[in-house]
Amino acid sequence: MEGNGIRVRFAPSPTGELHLGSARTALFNWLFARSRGGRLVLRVEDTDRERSSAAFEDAIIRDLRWLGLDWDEGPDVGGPYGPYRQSERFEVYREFAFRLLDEGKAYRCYCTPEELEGKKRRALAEGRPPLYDGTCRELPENRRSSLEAEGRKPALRFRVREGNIAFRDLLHGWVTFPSATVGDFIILRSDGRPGFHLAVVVDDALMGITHVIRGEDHLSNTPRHLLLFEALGFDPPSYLHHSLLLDPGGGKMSKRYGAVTVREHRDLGYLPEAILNYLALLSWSPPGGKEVMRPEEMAGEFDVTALSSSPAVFDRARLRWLNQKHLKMLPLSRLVDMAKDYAPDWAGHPRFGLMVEAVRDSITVLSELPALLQPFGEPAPLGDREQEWVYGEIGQRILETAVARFAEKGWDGLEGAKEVLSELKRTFLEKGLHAKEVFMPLRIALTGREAGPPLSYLLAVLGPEETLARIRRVLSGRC
RNA sequence: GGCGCAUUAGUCUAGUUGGCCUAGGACGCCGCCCUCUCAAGGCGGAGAUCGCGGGUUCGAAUCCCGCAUGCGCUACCA
Repeated sequence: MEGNGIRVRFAPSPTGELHLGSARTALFNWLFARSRGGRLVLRVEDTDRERSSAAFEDAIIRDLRWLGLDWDEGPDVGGPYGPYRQSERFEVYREFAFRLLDEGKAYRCYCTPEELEGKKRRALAEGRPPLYDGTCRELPENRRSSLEAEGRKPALRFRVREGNIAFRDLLHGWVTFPSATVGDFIILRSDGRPGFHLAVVVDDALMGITHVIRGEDHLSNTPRHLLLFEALGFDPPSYLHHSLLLDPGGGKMSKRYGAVTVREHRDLGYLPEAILNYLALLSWSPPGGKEVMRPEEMAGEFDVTALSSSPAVFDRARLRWLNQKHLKMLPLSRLVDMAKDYAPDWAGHPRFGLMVEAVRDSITVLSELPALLQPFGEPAPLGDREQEWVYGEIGQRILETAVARFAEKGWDGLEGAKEVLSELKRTFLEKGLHAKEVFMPLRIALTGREAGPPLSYLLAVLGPEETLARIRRVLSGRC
């Protein structure tokens, strides 16, 4: 990522763990920077002291890194435009806020939050827009000093000018907002902390951001930001507002439909590349039509202006499908390595690698591993159907023959197991039996279940001794 | 209430200069094949009056207008 002048940013608020929706915004910025040779800035928007925490900041950075995203500047890596934490930039915001005040572009507002709340409620009740009513817009000096004498601390409010605000969104085209619908907004709180809009604009300007790529929930905030750029005398960046990520219910993503954060998905055993792939595919269809892609591949073909502008509904089934695809692309050694974390009880097994290989095509999310490996453990008690397979005339014959053959031949490893099995199969196929009739009793004797990994793997993992023990236990009738 | 954005099958999406769209692909669903089981894989199927109503046009998913619905903003949250 070297400079061709393009600079984008991802600006999370550390008020919780990284949400999939935020991760999607981060991804679009990353893909844009990557595909266009620009630089990506990570900026932490922690002006809200009550809700922000350093722990969440760490968690967000950890999750972004886990996803495989990286950035050129940020609180953790530094850079020429720091600090990259808004809480460390209050002086900067204050300076600009007072400059606007001095220039008459902002004014002191003495209304208390309670008063404002009341005004808003009244306006709504009377069917008027709940905008700031301008009480303090042209406050006479004497009125001001008396409010000041009451001990009221003023906030600084931006004086929104008349006229329309129009801009060209990279996705939506021209968008126009009548400024009468905007309303004077706070740029500096009465306690000295900056308002969101001021902080964002000052930072985007000072950090040299050329393209702001963010969620559509900010589309209506953009006129405020443009007004601020104008008043401050900075050139505004280009804007692109991508669609929002919705719940299956059509609302904002919430716990109601399951996991919503990146960390939860990691715990469930989703691969970072699958998550990224899925999030990108939610609004983007690769020109080549190839859907399963690694992050670097996506960066190669990505075009942020080709994103769909309609909202995207989260579909877990499709994420699972992609996860399975990416899991299959993983080298076995890496899969086995990852599997250890999700199946710690099995990880110590000398043939753990073989076990994982046996079930690899069945895995959709890694957290299913313990269940998938279950057949390698203690056989399940036999149900009616299973008993029929095993205690039927054919079943008994097969198990007895198997015991004899297995005890005589033995095997070591997968190839050996395959050999001994195909020999057994041949014997019975020649007698007119179907393969299923010969293998099902065996499978059930070994696992107690009708479904599971291929028999060859079962034998290879269990080894001759344990295999024989299990079959004999069934033959002795005690299950 | 005001303003803004969005609207193709259950879901994601192709379609963007109107005709090759009797609307293409993917997930999911159903069926068949393969197979020692479950998966995986292969093949096939059902599923969309392109939100609704007008208009422009020889012709509209594609252009215009209205409506409806959803979402967002309208905070001393971000």
